[in-house]
Amino acid sequence: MQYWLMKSEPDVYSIQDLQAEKSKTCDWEGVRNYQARNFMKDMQKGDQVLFYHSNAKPPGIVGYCTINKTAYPDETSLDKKSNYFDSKSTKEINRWVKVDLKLKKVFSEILSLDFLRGQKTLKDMLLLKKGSRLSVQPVKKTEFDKILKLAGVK
DNA sequence: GCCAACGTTGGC
DNA sequence: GCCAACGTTGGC
Repeated sequence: MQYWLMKSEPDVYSIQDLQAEKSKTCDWEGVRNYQARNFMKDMQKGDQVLFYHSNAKPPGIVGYCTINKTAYPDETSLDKKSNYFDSKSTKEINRWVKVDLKLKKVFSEILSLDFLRGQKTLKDMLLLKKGSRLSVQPVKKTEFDKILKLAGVK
C-alpha cells in the first residue's frame, strides 16, 4: 500500500464535483507530465490519495480517495477538441495514462497550505518544498497518517 | 497579474 | 547531448 497526493484546480474539477458523482468515482485525466505519469503507473488498487486544491483560495488538502482502477490509456490525448490533446500520441502509442479514484472522505475543513507549513512533522513533505509543482506525488505513510489525524478523520 | 521554478522543445 | 527559448504551474 502506497500513499499519494494529487492536485486539481477546483475551477476545473473539485472534490465537491467528485462528491456529486453518483458513483463517487472519477477518471483522473489530463496529466501531461512524465514524472507525474510515472507515479500514476506505480499506483496500485487500494492505494490512498490525498486530494489537493491548487490555484484555490486557500490552496490545501480537502479530502482523500483510494485508487479504484490502475493506470490505463487517457484517450483525451487523442481528442483534437480536448484541452489535453497531444499531437504526438496515437491510439497505438499513447504516451498518457489516467487512473480512477474513489472518494473516501471530504474533510470537514480544508487543511490549508499555510496551516500545513506550520506543522513541524510535515516539513519534509514534497508538497511543501520550494518550487515543487508536481501534480502527482508520493506521500510517506507517517505524513498521510498525520494529515488524517489533523483532519480529525483518525 | 506577476514571476520564480521547473519542464519541454528544437536547433545546432 | 547541450542549452536557449519558450511554456506551464501555482503561490502570492
